[in-house]
Amino acid sequence: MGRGKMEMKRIENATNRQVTFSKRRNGLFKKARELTILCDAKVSILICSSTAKAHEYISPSTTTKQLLDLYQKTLRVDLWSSHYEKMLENLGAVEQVNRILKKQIRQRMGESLNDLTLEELTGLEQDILDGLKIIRECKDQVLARQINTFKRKHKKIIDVFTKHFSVVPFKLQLPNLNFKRTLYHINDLFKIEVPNF
Amino acid sequence: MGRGKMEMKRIENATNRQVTFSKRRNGLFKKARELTILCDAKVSILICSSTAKAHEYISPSTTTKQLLDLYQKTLRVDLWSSHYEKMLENLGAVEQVNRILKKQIRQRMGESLNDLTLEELTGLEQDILDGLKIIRECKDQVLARQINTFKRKHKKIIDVFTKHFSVVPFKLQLPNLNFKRTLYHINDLFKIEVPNF
DNA sequence: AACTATTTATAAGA
DNA sequence: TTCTTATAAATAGTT
Repeated sequence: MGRGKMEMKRIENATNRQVTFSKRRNGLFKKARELTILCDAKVSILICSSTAKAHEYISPSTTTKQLLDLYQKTLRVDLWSSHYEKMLENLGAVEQVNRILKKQIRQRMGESLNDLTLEELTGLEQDILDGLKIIRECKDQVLARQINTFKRKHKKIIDVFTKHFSVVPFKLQLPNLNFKRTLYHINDLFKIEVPNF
Repeated sequence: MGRGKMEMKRIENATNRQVTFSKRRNGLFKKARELTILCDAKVSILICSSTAKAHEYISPSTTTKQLLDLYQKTLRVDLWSSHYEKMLENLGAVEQVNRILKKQIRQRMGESLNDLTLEELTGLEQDILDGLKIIRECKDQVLARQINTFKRKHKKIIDVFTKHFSVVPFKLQLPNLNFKRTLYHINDLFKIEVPNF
């Protein structure tokens, strides 16, 4: 290609190597461009120079990704596999947990009990009773807190109710309804004077 | 490059195009090989011909994947992103379901109840009671089946027990222990003759 | 970055 | 497809 036959081995002089790299890289890209036009082909070239710099040629109207996808499809190579593998593994694990959790819930809701032994059923029952106990305690606490809040907030009303009806009006208030509206109806129905709060 | 100046446009004759493609592909690969050796570079070439066939050159001691990784790193491109996206989406959805399921179970076990309202607690209690009812029915059925099986299988033993102790020996059998062994011990302890079944 | 002597690539023909 | 060959193109070494 030039003055004297080219010896096909690494160019040791770094400057020469760099110059030759530039020239030949351009030549390669030019050839690629020509191949693209003349033969209606898609070409992707990735070059990593000895100084670890990346250079790329890619045919117009294509992306490296498109070519890679085609490449994989045709050559039945899976470049992504190692990337996938970890994710797939992860996904599999999460899905497994998911199945187990779903089964647990189904069993606690009284489904999928057919394959359980008597011992397992007894254990399940006990687990549920344990949970139920805690939930009931929690519920009682919440209820007690609500009642106390109510008592503090509506001391006057309670006093009136106690006086007029000899009844403490918890039931009227607790289901979150409009207490004043309730009072209004009572006032209207029974013609009993209830003070305006 | 040949007889007459090369016109730089698509070769319309399919045969000529194919021939030229072959020659030039080999030429390109040769140039790549030379660049690899002379300049100590890594080269990857992917070609997709007009007939959608894939061809590849890759420098020795490298894989396409390695070069792609370097390429991405250097050019800050993420070829995998679109592949990831779907999986990540999927994973995200499954993990979301997972969290919900875990929360449900935790709540049924009496944990994470702090952010529930009184109504939600009541609902949860009712759900649990519904499930519990079904589980208990199931358990009773299993128990009944086991008892019936036992009665059928050990009619003779039951008769003996009933006669000697005026007791039906369900308790002895139900916890899945070795019934004959139990009989042996009773025989030994009480010096009561139990027929050998 | 240009130049140019040579080598190399390759289009067309066989 | 392969070989041949005339010619275009690429490029190593030089300036």
